[in-house]
Amino acid sequence: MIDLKLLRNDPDTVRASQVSRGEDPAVVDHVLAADAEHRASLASFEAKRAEQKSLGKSVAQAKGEEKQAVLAQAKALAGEVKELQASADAAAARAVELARSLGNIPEQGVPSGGEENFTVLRHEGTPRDFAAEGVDVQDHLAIGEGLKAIDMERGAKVSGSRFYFLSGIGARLELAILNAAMAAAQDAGFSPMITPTLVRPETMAGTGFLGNHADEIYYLEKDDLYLVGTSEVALAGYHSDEILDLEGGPLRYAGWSTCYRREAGSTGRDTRGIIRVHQFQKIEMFSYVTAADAAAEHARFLATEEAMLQALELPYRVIDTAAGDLGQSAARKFDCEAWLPSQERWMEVTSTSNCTTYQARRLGIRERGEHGTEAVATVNGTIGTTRWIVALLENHQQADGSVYVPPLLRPYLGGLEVLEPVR
RNA sequence: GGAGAGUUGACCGAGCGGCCGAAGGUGACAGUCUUGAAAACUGUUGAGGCGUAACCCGCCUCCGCGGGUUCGAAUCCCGCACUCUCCGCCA
Repeated sequence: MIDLKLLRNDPDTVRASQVSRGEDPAVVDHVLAADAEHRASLASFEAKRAEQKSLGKSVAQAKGEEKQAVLAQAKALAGEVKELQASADAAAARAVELARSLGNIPEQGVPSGGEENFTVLRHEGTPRDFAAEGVDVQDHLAIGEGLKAIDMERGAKVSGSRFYFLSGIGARLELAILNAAMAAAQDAGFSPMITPTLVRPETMAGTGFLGNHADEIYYLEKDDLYLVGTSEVALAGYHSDEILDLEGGPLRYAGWSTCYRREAGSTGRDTRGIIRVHQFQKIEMFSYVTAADAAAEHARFLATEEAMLQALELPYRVIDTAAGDLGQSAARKFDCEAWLPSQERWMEVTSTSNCTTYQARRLGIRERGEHGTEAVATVNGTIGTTRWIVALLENHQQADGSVYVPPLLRPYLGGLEVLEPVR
């Protein structure tokens, strides 16, 4: 949630934010009106309530007839107070609901517009010239099937479309990626966490995923639990309603979890292979950081992700996501996109968001500051996921269907330097 | 699945329907003492909100969460969540 004080003092900034996100700036005025209404009704409730309390105290002292009179008066007051409270509560609920619909305010420099309006910050590495090498490019599924690493057919048989089995070297490769990512995160100061993948409604709502993303989320009605689409959910909930001590620097966690996504709006998109699936694994970095240091922490996340992609010898570009594609909580988002030779396009492999205080305010995560408690900032980012198998197989494929293993992963694959096809 | 006990501030822990935002203790912080430290002593020390843009100050809310009873609820009643113990079941 956005800071209501900021909204009152500087509504123009919030209006501009709405415009850059491609959303309605008039919502700002609706929020302001609802907020004013709330405060007015709150004031009249509080005044009446104070009156009731002081009268209530005199009941105990009063005697005889006088007591009867006071009691009657108090009874009448109680009814009024109850009504005023109800309308104040209702006004508060309206104001909060409206305020919550406002997305975070994009950082300076974020391009405005929608999904296609991103800025490319830089390219790292060079895509191979497969033609020159005499390699007939195969897509990750063809390579994966050659290695007997990926089995989509049986995945569909057992669980339906967008499910798969990773078998043999495929399973080992995923574990290698995740373990290497976990180790890299740990080296960067992140504390390893294996998180719950089912969370309660409060947790899911608190992280802001029940807004725009609601359709993306699996829900278990019988148990009133949600399946997480990323361990960010659990890691953000981890310190909810707490006052943190960030004197010693940010609290950094690396969460390992399976992630579940319904992919409701993406029928027909990335249908082949494991690029877009209902279930995958991911190592997610997550930091709780003093608001003033959030941008620096965000840069650190990006650097850590890039170091990982470089160690895996993957050519990639970094994009600065446009305001309309940030999602509710982020103020800035950098994606790293690896080259996908079979489709000659870029494919998202990491995404790091600076949510500033937006997520933490909603979750009640604070620290002690100069003027009492202040909301902390949260930053999240990918450091390894199942999808990386796609990038690795395609970029490191050889003419004979084997796949080169970058040195970083070898210790996690028993020293293997090349993945050989299975005949 | 059955039976029972519990949830109070950073932590432990007391709490009669009104004088309870809450005793006492621990911790933390500040001061006195000390060459310095420890000990001792003294004081301070919850969160959210409104009035105000900020201070002072005033007021309101918060004793797991949500309802109810009552003039008045941490205290009584109901529902829910969570924790613990015992029994059963499964491994």
